[in-house]
Amino acid sequence: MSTIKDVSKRTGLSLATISKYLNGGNVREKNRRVIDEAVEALGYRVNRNARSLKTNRTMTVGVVIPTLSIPFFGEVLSALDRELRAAGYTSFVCSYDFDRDLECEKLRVLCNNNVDGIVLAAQFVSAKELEEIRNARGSEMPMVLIDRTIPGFTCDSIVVDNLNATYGAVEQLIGAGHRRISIIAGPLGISTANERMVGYRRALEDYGIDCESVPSGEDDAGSGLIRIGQYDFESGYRLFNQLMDQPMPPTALCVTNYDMTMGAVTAAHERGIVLGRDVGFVGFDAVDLCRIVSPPLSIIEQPAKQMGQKAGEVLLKRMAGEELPYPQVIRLKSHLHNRPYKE
Amino acid sequence: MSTIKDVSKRTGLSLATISKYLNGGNVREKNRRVIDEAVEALGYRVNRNARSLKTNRTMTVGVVIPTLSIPFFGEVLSALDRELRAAGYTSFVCSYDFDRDLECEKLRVLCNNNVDGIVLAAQFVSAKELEEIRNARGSEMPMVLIDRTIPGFTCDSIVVDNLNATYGAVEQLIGAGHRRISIIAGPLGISTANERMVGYRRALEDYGIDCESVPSGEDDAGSGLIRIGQYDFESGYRLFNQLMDQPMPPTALCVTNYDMTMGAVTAAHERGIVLGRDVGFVGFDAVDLCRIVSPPLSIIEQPAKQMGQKAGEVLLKRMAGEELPYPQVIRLKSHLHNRPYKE
DNA sequence: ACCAGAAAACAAAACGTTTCGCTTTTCAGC
DNA sequence: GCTGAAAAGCGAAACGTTTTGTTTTCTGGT
Repeated sequence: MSTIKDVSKRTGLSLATISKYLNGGNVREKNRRVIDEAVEALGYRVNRNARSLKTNRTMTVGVVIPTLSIPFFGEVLSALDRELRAAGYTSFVCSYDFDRDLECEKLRVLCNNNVDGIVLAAQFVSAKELEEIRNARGSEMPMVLIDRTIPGFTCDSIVVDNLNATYGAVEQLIGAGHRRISIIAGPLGISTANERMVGYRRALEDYGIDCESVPSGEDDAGSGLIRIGQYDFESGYRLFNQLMDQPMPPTALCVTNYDMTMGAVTAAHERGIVLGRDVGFVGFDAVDLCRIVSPPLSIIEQPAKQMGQKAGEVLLKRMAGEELPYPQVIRLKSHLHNRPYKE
Repeated sequence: MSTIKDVSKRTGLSLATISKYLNGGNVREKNRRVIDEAVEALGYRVNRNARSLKTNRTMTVGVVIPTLSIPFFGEVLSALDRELRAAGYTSFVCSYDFDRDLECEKLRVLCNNNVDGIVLAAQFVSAKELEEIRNARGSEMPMVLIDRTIPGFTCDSIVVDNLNATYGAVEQLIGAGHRRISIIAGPLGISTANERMVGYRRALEDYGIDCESVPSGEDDAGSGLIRIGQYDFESGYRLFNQLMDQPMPPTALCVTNYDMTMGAVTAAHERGIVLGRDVGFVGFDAVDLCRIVSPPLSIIEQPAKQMGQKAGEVLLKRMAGEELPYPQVIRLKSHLHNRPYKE
């Protein structure tokens, strides 16, 4: 592999001059040509490790997410990468596969690899661990949390207004005349799941509808209208059936993430229940499916692109050392696609 | 940020000794304690840039895929990362979002960042470009292609036996008595899509069933039994309807990727067609859905985990400089979950 | 033709490691 | 308490850049 020294030798110019030119500095026209020629001939490519060692910057952002199998994150990261790229940064993605230890490990590896910033969709990591990781490098590593916040950890974050999302969904179901409204929620330890649950309960309260208490465990046990699943297909499928098998099944239902929505829709099809007609329904995230299904279903769409873009914006400013109020917590509005049933 | 020099000063030991110990060498017991203490107290963390600069290794593998929104790749990469991690490597993922230029750019950035190896699910990049990128670093960068091969580019690759996958599917449909069998294929420029199409045609040929010619364009135009979609939900949905709207619709259908399978299933539901009963059906990849749907559908499952694992194995061997026959082309068998319709 | 000032080129040091070739220390066995 | 081999420790050079402060070259106005 040829280095800047080789270019120097071949051109007879000094290291400093080559380096300056390569970084956008000015050189005499004839030298410019000579350097270009040498770079081309030698196939010279900058060694980013060496550069980073000197400059303490990698122009690289690390992204850590719980899994690569959720399309929602794919959309977020696509927008994030676009935003960062426009400023000359590249993003690298790591998944921790819902593994508590791996989550920390990936974060540490990224820090050691000297990324200039981190975007994190956290799940298990504690405020304390995160604090330590963020400061491991001496100065504070720029970091933006997406989708989920961590209690006790002060950090820029981009989240969805989950509370109002489910609030609006339930409100709409109430408006359509429903009173026995169910929710299939996610694990309450995840901030998004919790907020969605709160939105559901608050809507019922505000409209004076009796709302039973939340089951204590993270389990889906318990009867009544509230079910807590694991945010996966299976949960949606099983809990939908469970709800409908009750003596007094709900007349409407709100399902709070993509996979569980898919599960519930599948179960409904299977039982011959026409969602939207037989049972009021609002799903989450499965926008394509719900639009195209017949009849089309109401659905809450999360602003994935916007989330990625905002995360990029905030992180770029932090990395540039811009003075911003700290922390930035940006709450994005989700969009309820309301599709009332028509004959 | 404290460096190895700080540790050296604090302990009174030389740089060389500290370095040796930190890399697994032996030191006297009392020095061991002293170093450990200093590392802890100073919060020392190795600077991987500096290390990589010296050693020419980053213990890092770059993964480049067309999008982060396909769960299939998520599964592949999860297994890949596990395999690599066991050998001390970490993987970083980049998506090029189906963008031709970005595909090259991401590859180049990775090479410049001195990853030790690359795993690539290629789409647009040409053999020539890839050849240049692979050799940019002087020696040949270890590289493994997954899911898709590139004509004219010699490289280790892990692919699925797509031909036999659709061959088997069609064979099964024939066995069930079908003669008018359709396929919804993907863009024939993608090697997987092409192979799946060939399997379909060969099965028909082998069983002496008349098979019309493939439409010339990459378009879904054309009548008859063969349709070419874009590998997305919309294509599956639209082409299914198109097929069924014909005067002589097929009696059976093979759909050749996840998104299009979802689209076709949705369209069928919508038309009141019960797949498996009214129309013979084999889908692709949507294992969960097809298992749980009623009646359950036959589906081809790609060995995602195995693909990731094999890719890891091969790449590790190459990076370790092991002498293997070149190139390694590993064809994994897909699995046909056959679920004949029962009353 | 000269000079000042600007622009370009330069030499050398530094970034934080690893490693090579030596020197010193340790310790087992007599 | 020696001896010699093995183990541990050491100093310095090197990896490929950027950067700082200095020197050289160019430019144009008189």
